[in-house]
Amino acid sequence: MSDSTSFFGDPDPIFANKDLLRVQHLPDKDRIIGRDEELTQLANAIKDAAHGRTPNNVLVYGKTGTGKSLCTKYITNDLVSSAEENDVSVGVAYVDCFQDSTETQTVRSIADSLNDPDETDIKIPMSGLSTSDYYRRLWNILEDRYDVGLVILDEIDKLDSDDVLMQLSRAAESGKIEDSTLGIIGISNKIRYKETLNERVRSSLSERNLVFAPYDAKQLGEILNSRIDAFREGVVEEAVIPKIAALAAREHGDARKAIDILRYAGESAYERGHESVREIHVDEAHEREERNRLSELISKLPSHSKHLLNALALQAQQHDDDDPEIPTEDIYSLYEIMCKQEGTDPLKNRRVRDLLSELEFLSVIHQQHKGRGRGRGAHTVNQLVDEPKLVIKACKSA
DNA sequence: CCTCCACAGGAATTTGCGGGGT
DNA sequence: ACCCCGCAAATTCCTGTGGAGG
Repeated sequence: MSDSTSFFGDPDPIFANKDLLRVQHLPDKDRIIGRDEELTQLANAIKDAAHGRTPNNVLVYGKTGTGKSLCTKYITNDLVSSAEENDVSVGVAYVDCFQDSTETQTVRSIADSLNDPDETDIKIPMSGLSTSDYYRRLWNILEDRYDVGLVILDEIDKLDSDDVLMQLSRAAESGKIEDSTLGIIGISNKIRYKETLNERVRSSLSERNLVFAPYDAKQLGEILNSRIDAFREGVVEEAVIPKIAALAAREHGDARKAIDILRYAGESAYERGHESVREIHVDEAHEREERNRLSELISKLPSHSKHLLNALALQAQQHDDDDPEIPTEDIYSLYEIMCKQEGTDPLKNRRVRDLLSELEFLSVIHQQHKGRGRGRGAHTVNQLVDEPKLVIKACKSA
C-alpha cells in the first residue's frame, strides 16, 4: 500500500474514468479509429434498410479485436436513427452465436431481442416451445413492430447448423413475412467460413463481403490515446502507449487486448502505490492479460468440463515429461474420484468423450488417436495446450 | 501384412425441463 | 389440474478402427 491512510475516501490517483477501458464501451464515431473505409462499405451495403427496402446480406471477416462487432453495432445504431427520420422502423437483433449455437437458441434469442411484450402481447419463453413456434413468433413480432429487421450473427462460424440461415434468408420470399423484410449481417473470424456453407445459403448470405485487417501499431496507438481520458491527466508516462501499441501490433493487432493491457498496467501501478504508469507496469500487464484470457474461457465452461480439464491438468503435472499425452481413460478415472469427493455424481464415459472433444474444438486441449498394438485396442490421448499450472489455477478460481 | 480388441464415436433412447392446450 | 410436446443433455447400445506385435 501507499502511505495513503484511506481505502475509499481518497480519489483514485490513477484512473479518472475506468469505464472508458471496458471492452463493452461503445465509443462515439470520432473514437473509432482507422475503420473509415469499412464503415462506409458497411453503410452502403445496408443503406436500403433506411428506406424500408431489403438490405444486402453481409459477411464480415477479420481476426478478433479488429473492430468487426464494434463497427457493426455502431453502423446499425446509426441506421436505426436515420431510418426513424424517414418514418421507417428498423429493429436490430444482436446474437452471440458462441452462446446461442443451436438453431432453437438462435431463433429464440433473435425473437427475444426484437420483442417488446407490452407492445406485441407476444411472450418468448426461455424454453418449452418447438423451434417452429419460435419462428412463428419471430415473424409476428417483425410484422407487428418493424419495417426492416436486421440480424447480427456474431461468431457465425460457431453455429452448428445452417438451418437458421436458411430460414432467415428465405423468410421474405417464402411469404412468411409480407409487410416487413429482413437483413443478415454475419461476423466471423474464419476467412474460409463461406466455403463450409451449402450453395443455397452461401449465395444469399454473402451478397457483400468485408474484410477487417488487423490494426497496425500506429492505429493501436491512436486507439489507446483516444481512451487516455480514462486516466488522470499526466499519470501515463509517454513511452507507455507506444510500447503497448508495438507489443500488440507485433503479436496480434488485437485492439481489445491492447486496451486490456493498458487497463492492467494502470491497475498494477495503482496496486503498487505508484503515482504514474510506467513501462515496467506494461510488462506485468502483458503477462496478466495472457493469464486472464484462459481463465475467462474456462469460467464459461460447464462445470463437468472444468472438472475434466482439472483432472487432465493434475495428471499432466505428475509426469516430469513436458507436454505429456494423457489417455482418456486415465482422465476419466481421476475425474470420477474428484466428483465423488465433491459429492456430485460423475457423467458416464460416453458423455465425457463428447465433452473432451468440445474442449478440443475450443482448442483448450489437443487430441490424438493412437493404436496400442495387437490385442490392446486403440485409444485417444489428450494434451493441454497451456501450462498445467495456469489451467489448475483457472479451474480453482472459476 | 495380417490380426485382434479396447476404445472411439455414431445412432437410438431416456431423462429433465419448461412450456402450451384443454 | 392435467396431459402432452419439443429440445438439450445424458445414457445406453453397438459397430468401426488404429497400429504394435506376431
